[in-house]
Amino acid sequence: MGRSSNKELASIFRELADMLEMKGDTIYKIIAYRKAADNIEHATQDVAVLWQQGRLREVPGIGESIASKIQEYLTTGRVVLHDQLHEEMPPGVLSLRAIPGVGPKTAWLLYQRLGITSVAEVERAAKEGKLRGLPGMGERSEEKILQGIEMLHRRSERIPLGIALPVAQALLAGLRGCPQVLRLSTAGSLRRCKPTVGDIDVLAVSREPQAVVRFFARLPEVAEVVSQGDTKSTVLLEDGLQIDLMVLEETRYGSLLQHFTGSKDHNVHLRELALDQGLSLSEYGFTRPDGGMILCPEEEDVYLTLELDYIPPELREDAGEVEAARERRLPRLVQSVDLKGDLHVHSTWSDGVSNIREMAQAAKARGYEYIAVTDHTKSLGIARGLTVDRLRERQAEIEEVNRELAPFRVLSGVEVEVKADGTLDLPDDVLAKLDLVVASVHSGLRQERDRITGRVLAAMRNPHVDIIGHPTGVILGEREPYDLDFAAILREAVATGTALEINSMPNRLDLDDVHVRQAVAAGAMLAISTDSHRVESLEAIGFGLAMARRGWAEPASVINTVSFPALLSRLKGQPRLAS
DNA sequence: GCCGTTTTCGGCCCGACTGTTTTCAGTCG
Repeated sequence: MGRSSNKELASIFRELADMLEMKGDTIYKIIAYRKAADNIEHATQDVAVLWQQGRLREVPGIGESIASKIQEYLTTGRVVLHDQLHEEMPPGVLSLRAIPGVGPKTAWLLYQRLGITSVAEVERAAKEGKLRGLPGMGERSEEKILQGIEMLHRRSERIPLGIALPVAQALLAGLRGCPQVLRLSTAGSLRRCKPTVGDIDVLAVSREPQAVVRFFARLPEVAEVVSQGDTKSTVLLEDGLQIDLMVLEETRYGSLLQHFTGSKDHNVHLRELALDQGLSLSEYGFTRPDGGMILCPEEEDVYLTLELDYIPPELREDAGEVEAARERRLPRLVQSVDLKGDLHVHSTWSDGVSNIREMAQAAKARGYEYIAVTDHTKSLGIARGLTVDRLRERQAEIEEVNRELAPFRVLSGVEVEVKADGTLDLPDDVLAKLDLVVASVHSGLRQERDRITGRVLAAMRNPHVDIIGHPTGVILGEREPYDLDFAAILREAVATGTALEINSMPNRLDLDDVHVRQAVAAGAMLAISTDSHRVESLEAIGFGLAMARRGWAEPASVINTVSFPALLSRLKGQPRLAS
């Protein structure tokens, strides 16, 4: 059975929480439903299985009432309370909360007083001046709601990390021009290296926070100031991207950075731990019961005070990292210095812009020991894929570069097409002569689940295929992943010793953090590669590295963390030294 | 609604900003 019931149950409890909140029920009941939803979604096991085993209550946040609702759902397919609330509340009412500045109270007010059930109706009513008469609302509120609707329409979708990072760096560069700024950092999901970010968080340290906030609002990139206080400001750039700035004094830098990096759930967990110790944690530091403060100049101080190992930002999702930090069993995450080479780059022999020598020199300059040139194969005609003959010609150039740059090594490889019929684009005897084979799907992307999964499984069973390239096929914001049975892919990867690629291109990030964590848990091997078509793209390895770290990967799970001889022994179909 | 080597009842994460208020509620991160 799949994990679908976990997802469905999580969404039912979330909706339940939203509807109860709208009706003004106890906030703690609402929080309880949301917490349960989170834990159900992140549970490593199917709740249906847990229920059969009578172990539902072992899931944190699931008590008597929620357990019985889960049972209700699993036996009848419905949750009566959820259905009842749905009848009282047209679905459109919940959608009003999408407007920035409109929460449950306002949404419910709009529905109760004016019968409004859609964003369009809110806009009409606001323009007709019908909102200002409502309790607690004046002209300003009406204007604010109209602005919120405008933001909603303009709000760009989440943007890839690789796009947001340069924007953030430009903003930091601008802020460095403010004389009152002492320290600067990015924070939020950008610092946690989520594959996509919704906004950009920036924090600064200064003895005069107000001066920094004012300077920030006047940066040339800023198109609109949404809010501006003594220590915080929110602005929009031309393209609608939202930037949040927060400023505090030096002695609180650690707690500020920790607070603003999040995630929200991670922070809530830390504050609960603090309370257990009789402390209250905020961005200002720890407050003792007597009102005295424990300041945290550095982020490490926050974790130290809570008797936790330092938790790297990439792990802060309240997905088990706090428990692991307390029990001193955090993973030793793979780092940049661990990577000894890039196992997926193209050259001018197919659709690359840089030639083999340039790629190799750039890789060597980065401190790598090797690089695998993996040009496309013939059936990907659009990328000038290699025929067997041209592959042979390319070999001469690779050997020349190897003589030149020794002991640096260029591995002779291909990114072989997994064709729509499931066969590979080059015969086995040709693949056998190559140092490294990446197999990728570029066609038949819309095939049904069993068929496309079968193609990848077949590729992994080929004794010469070392790595599956960009395994899910996702292109962020453009293309959905293939309909893959990823659990089956993981089993086969472990069984055949085939590595799964973490493709570092910012628009791919495939595997992503979630898949990496599953792969690590399953014991599959990973390869962090860039898929570079030009030397500049070798830098993108940092994004793939970030996905690996977010997925709790240690160096031992990543094949390109070892030196060349050890790498050979990790690849398939290589002659092994006699023991 | 959940939870407990300080509790089976009484807690439950913290603070800034805004607008409509004359002390606070709603929203957000």
